[in-house]
Amino acid sequence: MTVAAPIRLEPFKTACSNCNLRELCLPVGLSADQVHQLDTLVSSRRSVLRGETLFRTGDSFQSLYAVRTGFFKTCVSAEDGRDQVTGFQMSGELLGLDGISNDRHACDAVALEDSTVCVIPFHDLEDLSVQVPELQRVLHKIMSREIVRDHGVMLLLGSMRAEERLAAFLLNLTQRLHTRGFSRTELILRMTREEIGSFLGLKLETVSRTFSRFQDEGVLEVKQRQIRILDQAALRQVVSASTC
Amino acid sequence: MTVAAPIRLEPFKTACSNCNLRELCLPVGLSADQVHQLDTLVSSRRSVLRGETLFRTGDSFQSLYAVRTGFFKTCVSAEDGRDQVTGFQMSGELLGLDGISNDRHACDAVALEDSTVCVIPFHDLEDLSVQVPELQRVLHKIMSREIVRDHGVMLLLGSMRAEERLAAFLLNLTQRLHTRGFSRTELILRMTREEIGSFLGLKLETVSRTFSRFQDEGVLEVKQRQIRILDQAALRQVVSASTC
DNA sequence: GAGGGAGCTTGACCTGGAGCAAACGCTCAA
DNA sequence: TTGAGCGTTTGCTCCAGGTCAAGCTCCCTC
Repeated sequence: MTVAAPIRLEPFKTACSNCNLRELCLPVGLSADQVHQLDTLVSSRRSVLRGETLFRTGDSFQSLYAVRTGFFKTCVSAEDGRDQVTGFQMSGELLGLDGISNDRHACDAVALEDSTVCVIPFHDLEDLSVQVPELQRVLHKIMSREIVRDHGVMLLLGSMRAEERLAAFLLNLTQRLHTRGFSRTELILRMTREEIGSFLGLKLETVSRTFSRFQDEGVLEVKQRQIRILDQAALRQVVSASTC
Repeated sequence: MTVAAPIRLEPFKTACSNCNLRELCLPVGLSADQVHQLDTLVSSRRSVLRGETLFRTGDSFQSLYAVRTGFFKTCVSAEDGRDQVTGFQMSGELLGLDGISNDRHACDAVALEDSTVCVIPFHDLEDLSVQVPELQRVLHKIMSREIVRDHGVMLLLGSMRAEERLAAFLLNLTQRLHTRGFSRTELILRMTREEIGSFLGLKLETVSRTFSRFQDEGVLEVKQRQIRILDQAALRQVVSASTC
């Protein structure tokens, strides 16, 4: 539909076999042999500069993308221009699963910092997963995990208050970053207050005020996008403290 | 985890091949031959009375279920007892995709009226889809469609006002019912105001008031759970009327 | 290192929807 | 036929979060 951003294809120095993300990414649980077969398929990388889109709603769907480095958001928009961030993706996570259903992407994927992704031609992947049933199972699990994640976001959007949403968001982010070897207590946000707000169903002012409140209460230290979690237990308690 | 409801297995009189839902359900787009292969796999039915659960969070995941007759809701719950309806399923729609990721169901599926489902043993389905790649593609599309649907719900929960949510909900329901041969303008709700509210991130009183407002405006005729849509165009306009 | 702009914070005010309570109306069982 | 109970409607009040506006901070560019 839209004109694609200029595509930079680069020789693929690092195959799945020796990628340090393989335990987080598509190859999770596959044998060395099976990952080698994946290598033949995942043969190109693409870099996406901060602010550029990897794909847009309506683009023809050809490939899944595995985030190699960097950080993305995905967002859907209604006809009337209303916009909703549906997720943030970091290294090892897959982008593009939305495109399978109609052979058109159903959301925009935008890089929030300079990023690189591995290009996974989807029809090749389907073909290979006929020969490697274990790969099929991994793909099913990844798609199912996305469905479960989405249900969690619905719970958040449908029944949590502003403080609870932000606390849940921070715990989720730090947990994922920790899995990738980063600190459990310090993080740098890659997204604006407005993007956080869109994801959480709040206005940017509410996000900002809630950060300030957490800081006043000694739960967080907030310096613009640098966040330090001072009291993780308190954050957890905020999340699980319903009205009862 | 929980004790399963008593299971009623029944001889399977109607196979996928001659099921009138086949164009809405898993067999969509498969050849007659391929559907016959499915028949061998989808060999039992289960009936679930109104109010009973088909599966619960934590139950071991073995099968997907295709709704044959009746109506279901799925809901997730947080540790603190907070509850969120994540969807309503009608004939031809699949239940249980959430269970694939961890081999445990991640939500509850509850019948809102006496219902029957076809049991689709998932590992058999994976095995068959190695031999019938077309089946694999259908499964992928169904899972992807669920992801896209969830993103739509996030948009609704994250950025719409009460009227917009209810209007979008009614349009979605009637559209799906129409596909199944029902009226585009009249429907009987199978769920309570509270369940609608949970799905839409509203309280039951707000749902009720919004119904009343639509009725006052001549958009709907509401008699308890019987709804007649008098002005579909108005409903559409409500949905796409953002603040701008 | 000066100037501009995007992003963030904070204050003051307003409102949509929540919360509470009372009453109504189906449905079902005795 | 009656009564109990669940689901629904409606009125009233209140507040969390939205809206608007002003000022601040940190880059980035020239």
